[in-house]
Amino acid sequence: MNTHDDQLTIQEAAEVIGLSAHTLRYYERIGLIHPINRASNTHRRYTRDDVGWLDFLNKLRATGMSIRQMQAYAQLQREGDVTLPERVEMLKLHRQEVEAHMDVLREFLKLICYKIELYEGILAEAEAAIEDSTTRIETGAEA
Amino acid sequence: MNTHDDQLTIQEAAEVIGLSAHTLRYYERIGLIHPINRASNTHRRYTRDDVGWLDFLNKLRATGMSIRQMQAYAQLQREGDVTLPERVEMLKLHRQEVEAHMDVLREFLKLICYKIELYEGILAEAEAAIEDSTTRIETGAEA
DNA sequence: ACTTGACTTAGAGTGCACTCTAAGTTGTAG
DNA sequence: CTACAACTTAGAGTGCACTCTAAGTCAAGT
Repeated sequence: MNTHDDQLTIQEAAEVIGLSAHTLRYYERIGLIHPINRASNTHRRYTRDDVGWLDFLNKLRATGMSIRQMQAYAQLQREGDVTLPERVEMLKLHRQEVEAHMDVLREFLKLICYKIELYEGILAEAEAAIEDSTTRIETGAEA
Repeated sequence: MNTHDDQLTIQEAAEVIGLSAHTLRYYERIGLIHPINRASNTHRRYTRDDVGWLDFLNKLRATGMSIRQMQAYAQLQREGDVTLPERVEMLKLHRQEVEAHMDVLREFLKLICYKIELYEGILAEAEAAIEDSTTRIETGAEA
């Protein structure tokens, strides 16, 4: 389709990254990524680096970082290497939050599993009771 | 405050469960819980069972179940024991989703950890370089 | 020449899950 | 008697993160 010199159209980038083209434009509008370079026809062309950055943003989002936080992170990134310590701090904080979230999920999941087992126990018992009565009927052992 | 015969006010229930009083009323309005019994002054009084159910709902929410799904679950619950198999099915499906979500979190967390280590490595190196040059200055070993 | 389809924009609309407001009632403490 | 705090309601408002719309441009294919 293209003379693919390693640049992707918005549709292609969207597919690779797993975000919609709409969302890609939205992320650009709100400053999560620098203005994407354009082909001669004004269409966006995403470089390997652009895709890498968007992919990382997507992972931050998927682990629950808010758009606001990501904007702050993107801003720091734009300010260059001097902000590396701050960015590391942000990532560490985020890591902590994700880990805390996972701890909660684990705990609640255990309760849900407990409920499932409880209910399955009740169902199995009921099943057994029916089996039993059916057998009695089949063998004419009623009453 | 109350002649606590084991019934909680909305405020107390909210605190115990970890949801706001607003949210408790909201959950009642949208049918996530039956209409709560009232004291003579029309104020809600939450029983131990009410609190248990709301607590369970909260855990479902916290693990990512949508309000819609919880409404479906609450409806089944109201229909009684015949719906137990369906409810178990729902819980099992939800368990699967939570586990899948946790897998994604684990994977993305690994990448974030990798970034942190990478950046910390860079920072440590830079630090070392400064140390080094400072030492050279201190010892008059410049140039 | 015309159609098709992928893109462009600014800005409006959507869905979710709350969260709050305003006006009113009730029960207790001073 | 009065003040206050805690509750009540219906319904409006909020914040988040998209998601879509409408109108337009452009390049390629028939």
